[in-house]
Amino acid sequence: MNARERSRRETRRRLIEQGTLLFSEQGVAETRAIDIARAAGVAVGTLYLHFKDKYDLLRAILFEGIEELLASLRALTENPPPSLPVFVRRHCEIMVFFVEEHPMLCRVLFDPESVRTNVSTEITEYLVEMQKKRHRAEIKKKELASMPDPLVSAHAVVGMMLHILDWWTRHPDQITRERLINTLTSLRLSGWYQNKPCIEKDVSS
Amino acid sequence: MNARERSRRETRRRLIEQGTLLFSEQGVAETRAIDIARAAGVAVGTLYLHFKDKYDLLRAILFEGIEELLASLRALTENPPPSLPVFVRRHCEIMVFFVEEHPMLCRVLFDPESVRTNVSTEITEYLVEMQKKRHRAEIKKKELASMPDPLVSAHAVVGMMLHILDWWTRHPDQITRERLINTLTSLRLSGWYQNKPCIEKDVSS
Amino acid sequence: MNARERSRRETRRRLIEQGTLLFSEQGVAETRAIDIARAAGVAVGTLYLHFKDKYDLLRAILFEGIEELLASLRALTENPPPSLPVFVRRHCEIMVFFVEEHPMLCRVLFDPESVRTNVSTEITEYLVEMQKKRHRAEIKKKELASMPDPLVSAHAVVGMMLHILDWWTRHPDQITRERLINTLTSLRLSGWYQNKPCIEKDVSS
Amino acid sequence: MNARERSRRETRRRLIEQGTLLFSEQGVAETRAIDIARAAGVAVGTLYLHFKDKYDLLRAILFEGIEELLASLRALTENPPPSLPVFVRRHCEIMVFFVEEHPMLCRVLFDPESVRTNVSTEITEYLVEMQKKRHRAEIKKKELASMPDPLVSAHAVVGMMLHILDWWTRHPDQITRERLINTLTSLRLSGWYQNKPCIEKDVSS
DNA sequence: GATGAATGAGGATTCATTCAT
DNA sequence: GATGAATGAATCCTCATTCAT
Repeated sequence: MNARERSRRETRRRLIEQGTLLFSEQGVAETRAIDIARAAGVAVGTLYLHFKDKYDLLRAILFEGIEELLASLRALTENPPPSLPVFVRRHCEIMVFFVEEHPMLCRVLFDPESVRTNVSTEITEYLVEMQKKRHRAEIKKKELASMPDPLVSAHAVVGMMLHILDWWTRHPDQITRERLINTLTSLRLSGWYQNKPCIEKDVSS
Repeated sequence: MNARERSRRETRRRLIEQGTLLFSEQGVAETRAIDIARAAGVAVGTLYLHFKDKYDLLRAILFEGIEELLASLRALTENPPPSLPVFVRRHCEIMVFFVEEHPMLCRVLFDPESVRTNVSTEITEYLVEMQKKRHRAEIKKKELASMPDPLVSAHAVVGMMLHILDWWTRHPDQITRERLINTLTSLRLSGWYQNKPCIEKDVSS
Repeated sequence: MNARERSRRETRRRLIEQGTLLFSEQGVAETRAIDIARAAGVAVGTLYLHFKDKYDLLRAILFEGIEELLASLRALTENPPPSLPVFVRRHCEIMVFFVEEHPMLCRVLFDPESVRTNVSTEITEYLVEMQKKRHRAEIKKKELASMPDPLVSAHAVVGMMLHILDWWTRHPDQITRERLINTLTSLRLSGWYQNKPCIEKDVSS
Repeated sequence: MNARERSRRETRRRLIEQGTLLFSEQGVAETRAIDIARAAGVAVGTLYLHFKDKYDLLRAILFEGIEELLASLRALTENPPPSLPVFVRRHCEIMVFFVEEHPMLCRVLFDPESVRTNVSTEITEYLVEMQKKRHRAEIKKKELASMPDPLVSAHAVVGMMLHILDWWTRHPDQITRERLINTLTSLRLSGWYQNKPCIEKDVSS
């Protein structure tokens, strides 16, 4: 019984693992269900035993993979650092570290097919929602200027972060992790045109 | 001869027009070549007399459609307003106005298939390139802090702008055009956390 | 041991019961082996311990279910009523009563899959055979005109009866049981065009 | 233009022709779309250019094939012979002749798949409807006893006729065409148990 | 005896593109 | 130049049946 259940979970794990690999390597649309099954060492039918269809597997890969990131972000939100700059820098760090550790997952998340099937949109919306709540709290605490719109600025952060991270997974050599974190933190804290020393530099020391 | 040439151009125009309409309504991947031809009032074969294939039509739609935007942006760059805040605001305005006037084109630009086939990536890269040059010039003129990386910050602007604009074409009722421009200008000038009055507010007066 | 045997029979009974239910509700071809097993509260493998395959279950359902009908018909043949009209009416009654009491079984019997796999054909042939023997006996006894062909007229009775009964299980509200029996008896005794009072009416009194 | 249209029709004709052949030979469910196309000398895609799917082809085969039969039956109804027995005999003749001339079509009509997809049911219903109207007219003219139910007796005729004809296409050697027509006419006119000379015998002379 | 995870053959259908007319 | 019928490769998913536990 227990052995059977263990074997079942192991099969599922291998499908997720190989699905992530193939999806990230060749793109979701270009990956055949049968190839994933073969790579996982099972028959096609088995894939459909564990997942409704190819897109159900895609969802599982993304939602289960992203869970760790969301947990870190939630932890940050629940135990926020004393100062705002430190918070923003931590937020950037978490995302950059995650991307660095899960490059394949990110390739899948940014895959056009994830977008087309609204899987990544759901995740984006969730991040936007987290950010929006945070912004609202910050406005209350007068940490954040009463921006024209918390919703828009939340979308702006998420859009900027995701776009940059997507680009970085594709061109990891263009910038080091540290400089990337510094740049992102700086942009979020003071925008593109502040002529003063970047706040986060002091912070990281 | 001349009449024939005119008729030919007219056919091409209708293919572009109906292609934009259908691509934006049902998505690029979901639109059949035969449907575009039918909507344009010609036979499928005719589509292939004007365009190498379906993606050639997609490219034509996007590059010809985006030309106007690029022209406006180039004009702005070549005759920059005296002050930086005004420049940034104009830049945001141009993009928001363009999106407002060409919602269908934007839907096509952000379509997963445009992304997948790298058509929109080319356009994005072009925008990034423009932005990067601008940033470098600004750094020289000391208007811009020597950011950790002009390339990254260029990607960040473009990513933020495109993401927001994509979202706005889908949810035009969530925010007015004016508030959107204000928000974007403010974010670019002073980031998400400046506790002082938004710079562009003085400017717009 | 005895308990085990009892449990085994009980499992078999439930498979037949749920098979009949599901086959009649959704059609034989559309019913999955695993659904029948689940409905019967056992695993798929268990179904295959009791029946060679899905069609073996179908056969069991039909032959065991129809046994009662055949027994009644045999009893009628072995102890025939004195007069022919009474015999025909009894014959119709038996079939109509049976259909009324086993509507699900009839739905399964008339299912295209039962026809395709010749299961219902076997039953039809058996009924035809019974009828043919009866006709031959009747011809000998001069009760039946030396029809052009006893085989054909046997097929004709069976075809007519089955078709009508199939229709009736689907449209039970179109006619009452009594009227149906009268109509069938009348048709068999005097055909479609006899202008005299229906024979069986006197009989049923 | 005209040549193209002619070629298109010819292709369609060949698909219908070969579809009828293969459906009747191996059964509808067992016949692959690609086999029909190949037999018709075209690619699979072409089949789907002419018919929505395999069952659309099946419908076309049956409805177009049966049209001739329906036309004959309508002609009979519109110009009914003077006497009822002659009418019934003509009716039987038409159906028997049709079956004899189109055995493949009949095999397809009685195919379980035609039944399952309700194609043959629609045709049966149409025949029942014709018969019901006729019965009602006959009742008015006092030719037909006020049967318990014209609907049931209509279903009974159609069920009997179709069953017999189905059987005959499978066992054409069991009875000659003439005897079959005689038997059917006799059954319809006087039922299974009339001890007098068959009416239709006089008529056919 | 019972279980249920795994198997894998099998076929319908789509649609971008071509090319004879 | 325009037409549109024909092409056919390509892939998803189902489900009856098995057999190791």
